[in-house]
Amino acid sequence: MFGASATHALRAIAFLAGRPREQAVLGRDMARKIRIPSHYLSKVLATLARAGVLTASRGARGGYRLARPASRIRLIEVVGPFEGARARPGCLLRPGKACRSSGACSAHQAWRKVKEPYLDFLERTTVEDIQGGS
Amino acid sequence: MFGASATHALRAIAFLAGRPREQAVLGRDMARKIRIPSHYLSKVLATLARAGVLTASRGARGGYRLARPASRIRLIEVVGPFEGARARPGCLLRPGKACRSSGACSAHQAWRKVKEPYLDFLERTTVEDIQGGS
DNA sequence: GCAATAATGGATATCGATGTCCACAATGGA
DNA sequence: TCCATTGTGGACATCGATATCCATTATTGC
Repeated sequence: MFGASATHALRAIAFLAGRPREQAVLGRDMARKIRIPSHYLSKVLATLARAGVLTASRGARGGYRLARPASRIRLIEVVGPFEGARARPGCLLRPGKACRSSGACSAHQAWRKVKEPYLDFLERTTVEDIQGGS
Repeated sequence: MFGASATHALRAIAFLAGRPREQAVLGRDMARKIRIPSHYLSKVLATLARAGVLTASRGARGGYRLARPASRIRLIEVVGPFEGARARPGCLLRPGKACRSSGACSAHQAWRKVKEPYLDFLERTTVEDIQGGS
Protein backbone atom coordinates (compact mmCIF):
# COMPACT_ATOMS: atom_id res chain seq x y z
CA MET A 1 0.00 0.00 0.00
CA PHE A 2 2.88 2.29 0.80
CA GLY A 3 6.20 2.51 -0.97
CA ALA A 4 9.28 0.75 0.38
CA SER A 5 10.65 3.86 2.07
CA ALA A 6 7.45 4.59 3.99
CA THR A 7 7.12 0.93 4.96
CA HIS A 8 10.70 0.87 6.20
CA ALA A 9 9.93 4.01 8.19
CA LEU A 10 6.88 2.42 9.80
CA ARG A 11 8.81 -0.71 10.70
CA ALA A 12 11.66 1.28 12.17
CA ILE A 13 9.37 3.50 14.20
CA ALA A 14 7.28 0.57 15.43
CA PHE A 15 10.49 -1.11 16.49
CA LEU A 16 11.87 1.96 18.26
CA ALA A 17 8.56 2.40 20.06
CA GLY A 18 8.91 -1.08 21.52
CA ARG A 19 12.15 -0.15 23.28
CA PRO A 20 12.84 1.97 26.36
CA ARG A 21 12.92 5.48 25.03
CA GLU A 22 15.89 6.68 27.06
CA GLN A 23 18.19 4.19 25.37
CA ALA A 24 19.39 5.06 21.86
CA VAL A 25 19.38 2.28 19.26
CA LEU A 26 22.20 1.93 16.76
CA GLY A 27 21.32 2.18 13.10
CA ARG A 28 23.07 -1.06 12.28
CA ASP A 29 21.38 -2.93 15.10
CA MET A 30 17.99 -1.74 13.98
CA ALA A 31 18.76 -2.68 10.38
CA ARG A 32 19.65 -6.19 11.44
CA LYS A 33 16.61 -6.64 13.65
CA ILE A 34 14.01 -5.44 11.20
CA ARG A 35 15.82 -6.78 8.13
CA ILE A 36 16.35 -3.63 6.14
CA PRO A 37 19.59 -2.81 4.26
CA SER A 38 21.44 -0.61 6.71
CA HIS A 39 22.65 1.96 4.21
CA TYR A 40 19.13 2.44 3.00
CA LEU A 41 17.67 2.57 6.48
CA SER A 42 20.08 5.33 7.42
CA LYS A 43 18.60 7.52 4.69
CA VAL A 44 15.10 6.80 5.91
CA LEU A 45 16.01 7.58 9.50
CA ALA A 46 17.70 10.82 8.48
CA THR A 47 14.46 11.90 6.82
CA LEU A 48 12.48 11.02 9.94
CA ALA A 49 14.93 13.00 12.04
CA ARG A 50 14.51 16.04 9.81
CA ALA A 51 10.74 15.59 10.16
CA GLY A 52 11.09 15.81 13.92
CA VAL A 53 9.81 12.30 14.58
CA LEU A 54 13.03 10.96 16.03
CA THR A 55 16.35 12.31 17.17
CA ALA A 56 19.74 11.11 16.03
CA SER A 57 22.93 11.49 18.00
CA ARG A 58 26.40 10.72 16.75
CA GLY A 59 29.47 9.34 18.32
CA ALA A 60 29.90 6.77 21.05
CA ARG A 61 26.62 5.99 22.84
CA GLY A 62 24.79 7.62 19.96
CA GLY A 63 21.94 6.25 17.89
CA TYR A 64 18.29 6.94 17.33
CA ARG A 65 15.33 7.57 19.66
CA LEU A 66 11.77 8.75 19.35
CA ALA A 67 11.48 12.50 19.64
CA ARG A 68 8.26 12.17 21.69
CA PRO A 69 6.30 9.44 23.45
CA ALA A 70 4.87 6.98 20.92
CA SER A 71 1.34 7.96 21.90
CA ARG A 72 1.95 11.46 20.59
CA ILE A 73 3.31 10.59 17.15
CA ARG A 74 0.65 10.12 14.49
CA LEU A 75 1.33 7.87 11.53
CA ILE A 76 0.86 10.71 9.08
CA GLU A 77 4.03 12.24 10.49
CA VAL A 78 5.93 9.05 9.71
CA VAL A 79 4.44 8.33 6.31
CA GLY A 80 4.00 11.87 5.03
CA PRO A 81 7.68 12.70 4.42
CA PHE A 82 7.94 9.72 2.04
CA GLU A 83 4.54 9.54 0.39
CA GLY A 84 3.95 13.25 -0.01
CA ALA A 85 0.68 13.92 -1.82
CA ARG A 86 -0.11 10.20 -1.86
CA ALA A 87 -0.69 10.42 1.88
CA ARG A 88 -3.55 12.84 1.17
CA PRO A 89 -5.47 11.04 -1.53
CA GLY A 90 -8.07 13.06 -3.35
CA CYS A 91 -10.16 12.08 -6.30
CA LEU A 92 -9.84 8.52 -7.60
CA LEU A 93 -10.32 9.27 -11.28
CA ARG A 94 -8.57 12.63 -11.32
CA PRO A 95 -5.52 12.25 -9.09
CA GLY A 96 -4.39 15.47 -7.54
CA LYS A 97 -7.83 17.06 -7.79
CA ALA A 98 -9.91 17.74 -4.73
CA CYS A 99 -13.15 16.03 -5.81
CA ARG A 100 -15.45 17.65 -3.27
CA SER A 101 -19.12 16.85 -3.12
CA SER A 102 -19.99 19.57 -5.61
CA GLY A 103 -18.65 18.67 -9.03
CA ALA A 104 -17.46 15.31 -7.75
CA CYS A 105 -16.17 12.68 -10.13
CA SER A 106 -18.36 9.73 -10.97
CA ALA A 107 -16.54 7.45 -8.53
CA HIS A 108 -16.78 9.83 -5.61
CA GLN A 109 -19.39 8.01 -3.53
CA ALA A 110 -17.83 4.59 -3.87
CA TRP A 111 -14.31 5.86 -3.28
CA ARG A 112 -15.21 7.75 -0.11
CA LYS A 113 -15.67 4.44 1.64
CA VAL A 114 -11.98 3.76 1.15
CA LYS A 115 -10.56 7.23 1.38
CA GLU A 116 -12.12 8.12 4.70
CA PRO A 117 -10.90 5.10 6.68
CA TYR A 118 -7.51 5.60 5.05
CA LEU A 119 -7.23 9.23 6.12
CA ASP A 120 -8.53 8.30 9.55
CA PHE A 121 -5.84 5.68 9.85
CA LEU A 122 -3.08 8.15 9.09
CA GLU A 123 -4.48 10.99 11.19
CA ARG A 124 -5.73 9.13 14.24
CA THR A 125 -3.51 6.10 14.65
CA THR A 126 -0.43 6.71 16.76
CA VAL A 127 2.88 4.93 16.85
CA GLU A 128 1.83 3.44 20.18
CA ASP A 129 -1.00 1.62 18.36
CA ILE A 130 1.45 -0.22 16.14
CA GLN A 131 4.45 -0.59 18.39
CA GLY A 132 6.34 -3.84 18.15
CA GLY A 133 7.12 -6.29 20.92
CA SER A 134 10.21 -5.31 22.90
CA MET B 1 -3.73 5.50 -4.54
CA PHE B 2 -3.29 3.51 -7.71
CA GLY B 3 -0.53 3.84 -10.27
CA ALA B 4 -1.00 5.83 -13.46
CA SER B 5 -1.80 2.77 -15.58
CA ALA B 6 -4.57 1.53 -13.28
CA THR B 7 -5.99 5.03 -12.99
CA HIS B 8 -6.02 5.42 -16.76
CA ALA B 9 -7.78 2.08 -16.97
CA LEU B 10 -10.47 3.17 -14.51
CA ARG B 11 -11.03 6.43 -16.33
CA ALA B 12 -11.29 4.69 -19.68
CA ILE B 13 -13.68 2.05 -18.39
CA ALA B 14 -15.84 4.60 -16.59
CA PHE B 15 -15.98 6.58 -19.81
CA LEU B 16 -16.85 3.57 -21.96
CA ALA B 17 -19.57 2.58 -19.50
CA GLY B 18 -21.23 5.95 -20.01
CA ARG B 19 -21.69 5.30 -23.73
CA PRO B 20 -24.14 3.08 -25.59
CA ARG B 21 -22.49 -0.30 -25.55
CA GLU B 22 -23.32 -1.27 -29.12
CA GLN B 23 -21.25 1.59 -30.48
CA ALA B 24 -17.47 1.14 -30.52
CA VAL B 25 -15.35 4.10 -29.38
CA LEU B 26 -12.14 5.00 -31.17
CA GLY B 27 -8.95 4.92 -29.15
CA ARG B 28 -7.97 8.39 -30.24
CA ASP B 29 -11.37 9.83 -29.39
CA MET B 30 -11.28 8.31 -25.95
CA ALA B 31 -7.74 9.60 -25.41
CA ARG B 32 -8.85 13.12 -26.29
CA LYS B 33 -11.95 13.01 -24.12
CA ILE B 34 -10.35 11.70 -20.97
CA ARG B 35 -7.02 13.47 -21.52
CA ILE B 36 -4.63 10.56 -21.65
CA PRO B 37 -1.73 10.29 -24.14
CA SER B 38 -3.17 8.15 -26.90
CA HIS B 39 -0.15 5.93 -27.41
CA TYR B 40 -0.10 5.12 -23.75
CA LEU B 41 -3.83 4.58 -23.55
CA SER B 42 -3.63 2.05 -26.37
CA LYS B 43 -1.31 -0.08 -24.24
CA VAL B 44 -3.67 0.11 -21.30
CA LEU B 45 -6.67 -0.82 -23.43
CA ALA B 46 -4.80 -3.75 -24.97
CA THR B 47 -4.17 -5.07 -21.46
CA LEU B 48 -7.84 -4.69 -20.56
CA ALA B 49 -8.81 -6.52 -23.74
CA ARG B 50 -6.50 -9.41 -22.86
CA ALA B 51 -8.08 -9.45 -19.41
CA GLY B 52 -11.50 -9.90 -21.01
CA VAL B 53 -12.91 -6.63 -19.72
CA LEU B 54 -13.37 -5.03 -23.11
CA THR B 55 -13.23 -6.05 -26.75
CA ALA B 56 -11.20 -4.35 -29.44
CA SER B 57 -11.95 -4.46 -33.14
CA ARG B 58 -9.71 -3.16 -35.90
CA GLY B 59 -10.35 -1.51 -39.22
CA ALA B 60 -13.09 0.86 -40.29
CA ARG B 61 -15.92 1.08 -37.73
CA GLY B 62 -13.65 -0.55 -35.19
CA GLY B 63 -12.78 0.60 -31.70
CA TYR B 64 -13.35 -0.51 -28.11
CA ARG B 65 -16.44 -1.68 -26.21
CA LEU B 66 -17.16 -3.25 -22.85
CA ALA B 67 -17.11 -7.03 -23.00
CA ARG B 68 -20.09 -7.23 -20.62
CA PRO B 69 -22.69 -4.91 -19.12
CA ALA B 70 -21.05 -2.46 -16.71
CA SER B 71 -22.98 -3.94 -13.80
CA ARG B 72 -21.16 -7.23 -14.27
CA ILE B 73 -17.59 -5.93 -14.30
CA ARG B 74 -16.01 -5.59 -10.88
CA LEU B 75 -13.26 -3.04 -10.33
CA ILE B 76 -10.78 -5.72 -9.33
CA GLU B 77 -10.93 -6.95 -12.92
CA VAL B 78 -9.93 -3.51 -14.16
CA VAL B 79 -7.30 -2.72 -11.57
CA GLY B 80 -5.84 -6.17 -11.04
CA PRO B 81 -3.98 -6.49 -14.36
CA PHE B 82 -2.00 -3.34 -13.54
CA GLU B 83 -1.56 -3.43 -9.80
CA GLY B 84 -0.95 -7.14 -9.40
CA ALA B 85 -0.24 -8.04 -5.78
CA ARG B 86 -0.87 -4.46 -4.72
CA ALA B 87 -4.55 -5.04 -5.42
CA ARG B 88 -4.52 -7.71 -2.70
CA PRO B 89 -2.79 -5.93 0.14
CA GLY B 90 -1.66 -8.07 3.04
CA CYS B 91 0.33 -7.08 6.08
CA LEU B 92 1.24 -3.42 6.49
CA LEU B 93 4.62 -3.90 8.11
CA ARG B 94 5.63 -7.03 6.23
CA PRO B 95 4.46 -6.48 2.64
CA GLY B 96 3.75 -9.68 0.79
CA LYS B 97 3.05 -11.63 3.99
CA ALA B 98 -0.43 -12.77 4.87
CA CYS B 99 -0.63 -11.38 8.43
CA ARG B 100 -3.57 -13.47 9.59
CA SER B 101 -4.97 -13.11 13.06
CA SER B 102 -2.59 -15.69 14.48
CA GLY B 103 0.95 -14.34 14.46
CA ALA B 104 -0.26 -11.00 13.17
CA CYS B 105 2.08 -8.03 12.96
CA SER B 106 1.81 -5.29 15.54
CA ALA B 107 -0.17 -3.05 13.19
CA HIS B 108 -2.72 -5.69 12.26
CA GLN B 109 -5.72 -4.36 14.17
CA ALA B 110 -5.32 -0.76 13.08
CA TRP B 111 -4.57 -1.67 9.49
CA ARG B 112 -7.62 -3.91 9.12
CA LYS B 113 -9.81 -0.83 9.24
CA VAL B 114 -8.25 0.31 5.99
CA LYS B 115 -7.60 -2.97 4.28
CA GLU B 116 -11.12 -4.33 4.58
CA PRO B 117 -12.93 -1.36 3.02
CA TYR B 118 -10.26 -1.32 0.34
CA LEU B 119 -10.76 -4.97 -0.59
CA ASP B 120 -14.51 -4.48 -0.42
CA PHE B 121 -14.22 -1.59 -2.83
CA LEU B 122 -12.35 -3.64 -5.39
CA GLU B 123 -14.44 -6.79 -5.03
CA ARG B 124 -17.91 -5.34 -4.71
CA THR B 125 -17.93 -2.10 -6.67
CA THR B 126 -18.87 -2.52 -10.32
CA VAL B 127 -18.10 -0.36 -13.30
CA GLU B 128 -21.73 0.74 -13.30
CA ASP B 129 -21.14 2.33 -9.88
CA ILE B 130 -18.46 4.62 -11.26
CA GLN B 131 -19.65 5.17 -14.81
CA GLY B 132 -19.19 8.65 -16.22
CA GLY B 133 -21.82 10.94 -17.62
CA SER B 134 -22.59 10.21 -21.27
C1' DG C 1 43.97 16.36 22.17
C1' DC C 2 43.29 11.64 20.40
C1' DA C 3 41.03 7.64 18.98
C1' DA C 4 36.96 5.16 18.52
C1' DT C 5 32.21 5.44 17.50
C1' DA C 6 28.14 6.66 14.63
C1' DA C 7 25.32 9.37 11.87
C1' DT C 8 25.37 12.42 7.43
C1' DG C 9 25.64 13.73 2.64
C1' DG C 10 26.97 13.02 -2.01
C1' DA C 11 27.86 10.14 -5.96
C1' DT C 12 26.46 6.34 -8.30
C1' DA C 13 24.01 2.04 -9.81
C1' DT C 14 19.73 -0.49 -10.81
C1' DC C 15 15.03 -1.36 -11.77
C1' DG C 16 10.28 -0.85 -12.86
C1' DA C 17 6.69 2.42 -14.28
C1' DT C 18 5.64 5.78 -17.42
C1' DG C 19 5.50 7.51 -21.90
C1' DT C 20 6.73 7.80 -27.14
C1' DC C 21 7.27 6.16 -31.72
C1' DC C 22 6.63 3.36 -35.64
C1' DA C 23 6.16 -0.64 -38.67
C1' DC C 24 2.78 -4.19 -39.07
C1' DA C 25 -1.55 -6.85 -38.99
C1' DA C 26 -6.34 -7.03 -39.37
C1' DT C 27 -10.72 -5.29 -40.88
C1' DG C 28 -14.38 -3.07 -43.67
C1' DG C 29 -15.92 -0.74 -47.73
C1' DA C 30 -15.69 0.45 -52.55
C1' DT D 1 -8.66 -6.67 -55.20
C1' DC D 2 -7.16 -2.41 -53.18
C1' DC D 3 -7.15 1.24 -49.95
C1' DA D 4 -8.26 3.68 -45.90
C1' DT D 5 -8.94 2.73 -41.24
C1' DT D 6 -7.74 1.16 -36.70
C1' DG D 7 -5.72 -1.61 -33.12
C1' DT D 8 -1.16 -4.49 -31.93
C1' DG D 9 3.45 -5.34 -30.68
C1' DG D 10 8.16 -4.21 -30.09
C1' DA D 11 11.89 -1.06 -29.45
C1' DC D 12 13.26 2.70 -27.09
C1' DA D 13 13.63 6.92 -23.99
C1' DT D 14 12.88 8.99 -19.42
C1' DC D 15 12.13 9.45 -14.67
C1' DG D 16 11.67 8.52 -9.88
C1' DA D 17 12.15 4.99 -6.26
C1' DT D 18 15.17 1.81 -4.42
C1' DA D 19 19.62 0.58 -3.03
C1' DT D 20 24.83 0.75 -2.38
C1' DC D 21 29.20 2.75 -1.15
C1' DC D 22 32.33 5.85 0.85
C1' DA D 23 34.39 10.07 2.58
C1' DT D 24 33.18 13.39 6.01
C1' DT D 25 31.43 15.32 10.24
C1' DA D 26 30.07 15.19 14.95
C1' DT D 27 30.36 13.23 19.55
C1' DT D 28 31.99 10.56 23.47
C1' DG D 29 35.37 8.57 26.54
C1' DC D 30 39.93 8.44 27.78
